[in-house]
Amino acid sequence: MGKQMTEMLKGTLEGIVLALLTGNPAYGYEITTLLRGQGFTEIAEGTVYALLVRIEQKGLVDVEKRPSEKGPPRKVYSLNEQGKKELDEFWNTWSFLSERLEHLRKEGK
Amino acid sequence: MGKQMTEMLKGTLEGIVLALLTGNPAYGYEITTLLRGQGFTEIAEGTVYALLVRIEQKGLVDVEKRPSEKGPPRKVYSLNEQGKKELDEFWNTWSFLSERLEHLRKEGK
DNA sequence: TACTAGTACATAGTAGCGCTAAGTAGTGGA
DNA sequence: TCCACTACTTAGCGCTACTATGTACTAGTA
Repeated sequence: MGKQMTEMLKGTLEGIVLALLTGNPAYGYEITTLLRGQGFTEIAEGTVYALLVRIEQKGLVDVEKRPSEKGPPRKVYSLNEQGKKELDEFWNTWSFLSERLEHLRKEGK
Repeated sequence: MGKQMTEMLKGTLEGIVLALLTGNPAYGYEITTLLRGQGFTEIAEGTVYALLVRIEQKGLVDVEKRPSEKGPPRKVYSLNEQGKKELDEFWNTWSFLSERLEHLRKEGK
């Protein structure tokens, strides 16, 4: 992964995952696949699992264990109320930053 | 500073400063003031100086010392060729991330 | 003179996050 | 038996923003 991208993902990857989970419960391996499909081709698997541990500990998601046809049981994550609030705040923070940057880009300065 | 914003600034703050410097040499204290004027009201002074040290060591800026009417001499930073290249890459990385996120936001997922 | 506020830069230590690397565990096919 | 794929876990590292504190110079003021 490019170094710039790695740094830029800090803080945004969590929001991206929360957004992916909106109305769409998913498990770790699946989320990694989704991300790669969205163009984040070099996302490290370990990164996703560590992030999931974090958002679970922060109480942003509910977790349910389900058997898999092939492989170990899946841990299915779904966004709860607190997670939705966090996602709202994320979009606010993102919007602010995004607007500032678009402004800077247009200024050419 | 909100924790979300702190994390999200990682990787973007450097780009913001490089963008501010485009065609517009400036010194640390001035950059801090500029950032605060742009809405980044809680940017820590130390953060900016540390960042400037970093981009100087990476060779992205040229530095010139100029006396100040009030206070210690200023270190004026101006973007050089390598800095412009880095800024271009920054905008590419930013564009990719920004598009992915806007897409996610519209999907409502 | 002594004190304060503003200007201007520097830096040691801390927290948080994504990455690397390595591991465990289960299924099915060559 | 070996490999590939699925699925999750975790210790250690590098990078960046923050906290806190310090230095240094000027000007105003009590």
